[in-house]
Amino acid sequence: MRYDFNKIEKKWQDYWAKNETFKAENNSDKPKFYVLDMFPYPSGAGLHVGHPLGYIASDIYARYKRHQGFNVLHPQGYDSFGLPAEQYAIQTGQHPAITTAENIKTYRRQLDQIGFSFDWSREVRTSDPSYYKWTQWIFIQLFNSWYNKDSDKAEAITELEKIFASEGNLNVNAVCDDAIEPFTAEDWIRFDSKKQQELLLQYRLTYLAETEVNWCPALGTVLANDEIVNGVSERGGHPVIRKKMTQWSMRISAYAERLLQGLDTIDWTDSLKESQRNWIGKSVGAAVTFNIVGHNEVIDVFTTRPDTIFGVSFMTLAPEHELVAQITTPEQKAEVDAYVLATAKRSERDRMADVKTISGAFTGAYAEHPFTKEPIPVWIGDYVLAGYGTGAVMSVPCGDQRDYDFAKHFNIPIPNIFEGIDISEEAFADKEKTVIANSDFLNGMNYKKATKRAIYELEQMGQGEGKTNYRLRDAVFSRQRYWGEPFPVYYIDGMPQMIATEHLPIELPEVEKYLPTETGEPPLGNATKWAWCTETNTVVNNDKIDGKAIFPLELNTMPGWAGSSQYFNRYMDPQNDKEIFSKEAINYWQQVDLYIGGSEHATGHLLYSRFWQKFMFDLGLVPHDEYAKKLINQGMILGTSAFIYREEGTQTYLSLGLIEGKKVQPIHVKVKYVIASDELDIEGLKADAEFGEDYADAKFVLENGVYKVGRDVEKMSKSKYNVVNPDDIVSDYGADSLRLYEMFLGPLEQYKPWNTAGITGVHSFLKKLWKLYADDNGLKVNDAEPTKDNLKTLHKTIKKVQEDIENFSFNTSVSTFMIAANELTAQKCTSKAILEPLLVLISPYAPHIAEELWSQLGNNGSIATVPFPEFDASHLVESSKNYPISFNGKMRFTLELPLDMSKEDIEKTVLANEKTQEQLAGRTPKKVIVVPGKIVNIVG
RNA sequence: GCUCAAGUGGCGGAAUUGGUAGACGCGCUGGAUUCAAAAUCCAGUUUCUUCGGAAGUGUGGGUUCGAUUCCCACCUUGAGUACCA
Repeated sequence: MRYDFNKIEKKWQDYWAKNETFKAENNSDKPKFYVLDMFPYPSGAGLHVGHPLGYIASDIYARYKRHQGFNVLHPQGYDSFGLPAEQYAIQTGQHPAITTAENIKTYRRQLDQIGFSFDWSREVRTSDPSYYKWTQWIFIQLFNSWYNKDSDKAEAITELEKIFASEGNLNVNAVCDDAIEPFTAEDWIRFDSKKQQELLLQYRLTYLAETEVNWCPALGTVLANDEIVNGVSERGGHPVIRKKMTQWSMRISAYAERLLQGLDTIDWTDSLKESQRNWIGKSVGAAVTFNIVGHNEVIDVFTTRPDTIFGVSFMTLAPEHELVAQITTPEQKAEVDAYVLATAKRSERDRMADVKTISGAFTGAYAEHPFTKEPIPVWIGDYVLAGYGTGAVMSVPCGDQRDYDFAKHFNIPIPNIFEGIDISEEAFADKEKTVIANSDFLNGMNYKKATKRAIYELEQMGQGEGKTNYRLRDAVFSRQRYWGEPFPVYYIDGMPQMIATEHLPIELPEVEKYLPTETGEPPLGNATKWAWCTETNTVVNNDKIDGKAIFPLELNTMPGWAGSSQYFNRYMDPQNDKEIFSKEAINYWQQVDLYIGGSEHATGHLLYSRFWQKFMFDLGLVPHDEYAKKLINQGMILGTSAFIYREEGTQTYLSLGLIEGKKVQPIHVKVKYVIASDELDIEGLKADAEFGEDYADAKFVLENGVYKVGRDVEKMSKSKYNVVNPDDIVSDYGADSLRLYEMFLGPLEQYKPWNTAGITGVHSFLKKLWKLYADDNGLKVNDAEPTKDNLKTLHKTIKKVQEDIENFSFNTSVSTFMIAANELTAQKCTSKAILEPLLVLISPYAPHIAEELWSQLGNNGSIATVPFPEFDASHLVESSKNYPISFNGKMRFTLELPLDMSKEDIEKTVLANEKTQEQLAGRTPKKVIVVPGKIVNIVG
């Protein structure tokens, strides 16, 4: 019997599919466990060996939990809306749905051959109308809700309308647009419908607003901040400019505090929580109002240091601030205008890149200090951002380095309000050591006391209040793309109307071209059948639009994160056509117990999905306001690139050891032409279909008979020729080898390089394992009584593997299996009582070989739900211990002593030993430390 | 700049409440088997060494009988973020 992995793996993959081995039931007496992977975007390139890393880890955990008696939900699906399929459609005219379906097919084939225990009956695709129906449904729920700060949750907009009708908006404490006009109940009733709708829109959790967006002309779309890297688009690297557009926004800012607090209740990695905290950016301080001398307007600022208010020596407004034009004096107008113009010309990118140059202009206007009533000059400067806080700051040069630099540059006075601090060189920003001086009623106070008192005094005067500010901005939810969820929205007289949920889904229309229209409208503007008939409740041709019963539909589509923000709940009941998921399903599965995925989603998907979950919780749809109890970030698998070295200007390639002192160009070569020990397969390279010709005349200079390549660890990417395809690994070594090797590489969370050469280690382990069970003469397992050593090996393996899985330390269990196989081989173990439970231990890691041997041993059915072996400590009890004997903490030799020997006897025996005397060389030990069962340390 | 993570052989890495540093694997060296190669098996493989030993976990200090592990300062690398008032 040979270990024919290709045959075995196919056999069991077919078996699992046919028997629906991993189908999870929504009602079960078993305890539930939900293991989730971040679902993939099915790209055209297919999987490389880095992608399945997290899937293998979660699969091991899911399989382990089944052995532990849990009903495990382990689903998989596709985040299948996205830009690449659309880009491809623009280039080729092929419908993105076709490209996407093909790519999914490839993904599915690749995933299947790795042997994952997914319940494929629950697959979802975000681009499938039966799925995005519910994305549209949630959007409507958000539209129909507002955030009540008093109850601190989302509530129905119909309730808000009732409040407006009975008492106006004066007492409404809501998260809403800034500067909403106050109105009474009488006003509300008098307003026409359009006015009422406009007002309500300012309160809804998703709303239309004129927003400055990151417009990417090349892609014809708006990008989120996290889709822009270094000022260019993440995908494609195209330039991005600022542009004003009417866009849907999500009022995520309403949830800022709850998103922050919720982090303390979930077991996610600290670095991820830290990213989210930074992103939310809570700062506690005060809002302060400064009157402007000779004007009715006021300047509102936000400050985290109200304790330093007596140190204010100027104000700074963002150049874009709306007051700038009004308050600038005629004498200063020319200078201010020039500065505003110069700033507007500089792109966001330039402003960011150039943080050292100090620039600004004096407006000629003066604000009035709320306490001293002294005039304070008002400046503008581009270090103040229009988009953060109020776009204005009270500048305290002695306490803030940027204000300090600005003051120095423009010769503005720098009053010192800190006791015993020298500020002649730099500002003093240490809150802890602050003692306030020269500040009237704040003198002698520390930061905390002074802050409290300053806020109190400001409130008394009506010129300020304590305030908490968040950096988190509302999220723009419109995209000018084709391949995304259409909005369930039509417009009457410019006002958005929701389509009733019973008419969902509103399916994507067909278009001739996937580009924006000539008039600059999104791709859906190309559709000829994209109007809503309110009589038939269907999508009809645009030419029927009459403004009476038939209206235009929304032309934008939803962003990439829409479909991924609730998919984890949809998996619980994916085929439900009546509800997003049934009460029974959500009450049974509750929430995700373990979520594994990449840390690159820290402030995108992982924040937005928490926001939607909290909203769903407020609506009473889900039982938890956090959807994932525990989250682990898998690290990235990096490629090990290979280089050959061409002597400049020649066709001569030098082996790595010969390049010293020579002028050479390193050139990437495909890693598949590198065999073990970094040796280049020259014949293979020359025969390469793509690049072989380039090397027809090449001369390779060898060292010791071989050509050695240079190696470097880089991200896996096509352009670096270091991508390794799992298909090749599976066909050469098998899925079990791939699974084991990915885990064996190192800790799950860590970044680590892939090197195919190393896979022979785990592969020969599997062959060795096989040989424990069978040889050329067939099965050799028998009913022999296990020896003490056999039992010891088995039980220490059970203990270690169980601990490792529970700690997500999968790399160390692979080592443990190797040790077990090595020991049992040495012990010539053939006992079924040992070898049968060993298969259960290994089966989460290498399920195919485990299933095959399990059935060879005469068992019926799958090994998948066989109980995990029980650890019995009695097999590990020892009677003696090989004590390390150390001198001043350094181990010098070991000594076998009985474990029941007393401390005194150990000391005597050790001191009497001749090796001890040798070590001491005549010295008398000062002290002897004996830790029974652990160590002996002799000091002296 | 700030925040977080990580620095251990030629390489990936192990050492779970402080107690034998380098498990396991790759690679390398030697040997067996083979006409030869692959595969397989056996032995060795941190460094230095006067072969008795000695040093050693990024650097420098500290706590301790004993530190890869705890504390302080610093250096390096990676990730995220940034004129955030």
